[in-house]
Amino acid sequence: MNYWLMKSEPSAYSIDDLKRDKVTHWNGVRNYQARNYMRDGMKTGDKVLFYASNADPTGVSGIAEVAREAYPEKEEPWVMVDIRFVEKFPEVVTLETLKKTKGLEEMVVTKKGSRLSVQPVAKPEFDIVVKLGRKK
DNA sequence: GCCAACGTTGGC
DNA sequence: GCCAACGTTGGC
Repeated sequence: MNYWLMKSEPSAYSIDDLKRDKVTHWNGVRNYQARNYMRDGMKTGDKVLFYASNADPTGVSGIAEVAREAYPEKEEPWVMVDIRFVEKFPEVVTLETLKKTKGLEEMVVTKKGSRLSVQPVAKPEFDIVVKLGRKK
């Protein structure tokens, strides 16, 4: 079981959209590193932190899971996966919180200039973020 | 909306 | 293969 973080701008697709749709095609990734993680790393059932970028506030808004492993987009050489809604956090775990939480120092998303829209997350990091997200 | 940090493209 | 120009991402 692997853990991931995937970014989406809420104006384009939010956790509420995913909650409504239950499952969605995660298409439009146009970065090779991100594509490689989807193509080579993601397995059905892997858990995903759903991250709202360019938002107010920006941060992790919930959890999803991989419903279908990578398959080709119409446009070569890109691929997409299917993502299923798992839960929405009562409150967004903000980027600010992630940055100051012990144990998350190595998370890719907290590093300056990190634009990777699909990134791996270590299990301990995943667990810390989920705990923060479920806390009222 | 600004702009710094990245990634990609294309001329040479 | 270098690197300037350009396009995009994403925090603020």
